[in-house]
Amino acid sequence: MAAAAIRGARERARAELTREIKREARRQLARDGAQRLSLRAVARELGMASSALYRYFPSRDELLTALIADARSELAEAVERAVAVVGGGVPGGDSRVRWRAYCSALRDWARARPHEYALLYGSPVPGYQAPAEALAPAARIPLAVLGVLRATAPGPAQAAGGPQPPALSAPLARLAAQQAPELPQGVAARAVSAWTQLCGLVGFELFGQLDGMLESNDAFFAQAVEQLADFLGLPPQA
Amino acid sequence: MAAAAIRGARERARAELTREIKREARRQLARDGAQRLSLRAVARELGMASSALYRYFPSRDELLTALIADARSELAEAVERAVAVVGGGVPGGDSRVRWRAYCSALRDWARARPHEYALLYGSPVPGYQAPAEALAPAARIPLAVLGVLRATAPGPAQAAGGPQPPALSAPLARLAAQQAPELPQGVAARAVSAWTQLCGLVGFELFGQLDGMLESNDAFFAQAVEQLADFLGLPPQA
DNA sequence: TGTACATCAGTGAACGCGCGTTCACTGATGTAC
DNA sequence: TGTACATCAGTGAACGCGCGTTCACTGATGTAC
Repeated sequence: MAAAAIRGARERARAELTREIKREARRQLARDGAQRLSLRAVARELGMASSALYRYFPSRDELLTALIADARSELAEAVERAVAVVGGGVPGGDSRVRWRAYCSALRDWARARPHEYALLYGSPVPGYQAPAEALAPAARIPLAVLGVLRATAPGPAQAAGGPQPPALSAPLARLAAQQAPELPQGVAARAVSAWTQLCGLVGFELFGQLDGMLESNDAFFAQAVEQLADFLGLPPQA
Repeated sequence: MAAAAIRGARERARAELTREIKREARRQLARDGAQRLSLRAVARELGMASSALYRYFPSRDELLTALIADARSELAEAVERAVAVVGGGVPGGDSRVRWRAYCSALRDWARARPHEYALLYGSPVPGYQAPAEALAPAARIPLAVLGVLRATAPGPAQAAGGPQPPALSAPLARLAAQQAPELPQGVAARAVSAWTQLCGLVGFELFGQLDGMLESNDAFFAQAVEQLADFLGLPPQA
């Protein structure tokens, strides 16, 4: 019992320092970007020898991987929360409002943490190879769009005979069916498409590609959001 | 005369080596990405002392800037050519076909040179600050979309009362008016929007964000291209 | 409760790397008279 | 055409930087009897 408690103490200390390291690493990531993230700088800031970090992370890349995973689930939670709060979970409720909430949440998260957004959705960090991880955590963010569409009748855009919607991969289709079994296949595929384009807008705004082109990024974003809503077949706002 | 010819020889030699340096730098850029581009490696490959490069470029960043400018105008030429060739310059001709040509040209260029595309439209290179350059060269690429729209009657998408199109900045509006005076304001703004989303799609495909999500990136891309054509109000293919 | 041992956290020095940039220099190329 | 000088290209050594990672070590924390 006492032994267990003490062992617990050691483990708790370890867990705490692990968190501290990640916290500091994330601060530096937010400030300087992923390529500048260095174990030595983190150790310096924490007042310990750089070699000590190797007790916690086997390499710089593993630390980076942990940060990516954290950022990813943080963003996933942000968009899921935004959709849930606005829609009130009412199926068939105002799906366009939910879509706006999703888009704003993603954009706000990105603008508050440009370097972390770049890590998730920007060009890959050179020399860093993401581990062949599960699809599921990464897919959580686009899949949250399904929460937007929940119980939405296909609108005019779907009715219009466009080109074939792209087929989802089998694993992603399985995830989608699990999350929203009532939605037809094509809708989920369109969701991926809309989501991709949304990220394109956010990335361009964030990385300064639009600087000097437009009077107002807000108006630009708002218009694109409505356009994508149309594409998704969401009814005009009630 | 002789003196002028000789001085010309020296200058020609200088111009040639400048080109050689850029060529080699670009090879390394294509192979390893911008962050890995190093003056020393370029010099090594060219068989000269690294200090010699400083006769040609005052710093690594200046070299990178030159490469960016080259890549930019190369891409601009690619899309302009694609639009011109397909449309045959016939105003009111099949603008949807021209739009497809634009999209394919951009995508193909990007897939052939992912690192250079990342340099133009990916997350910014850390520590590298693009010089406050003119808007014009960067805007050439989205402005080429105006060549797609040339003399296209506003289609249903424009007619539908969407949200306000974003206002172009004054300098960009001036460029647009110069390039295609007959187009209404809102159309040019939509062109920027469609172009941004197109780049979002290309970037996501390129940087592996879609890996494992879809059965076919080609089908995905094709569908999105048609959707954006609808958004631009292009008539269905004749 | 006390002692002998094993585990673990953290240290500090060191290795080896590659980089951008500077500097004094050598020789060749061009210029002026 | 020939000579004295100026300009320029290119060299090689060096400076100083920061990095990831390894390694032998010390001392504290936990464990088994």
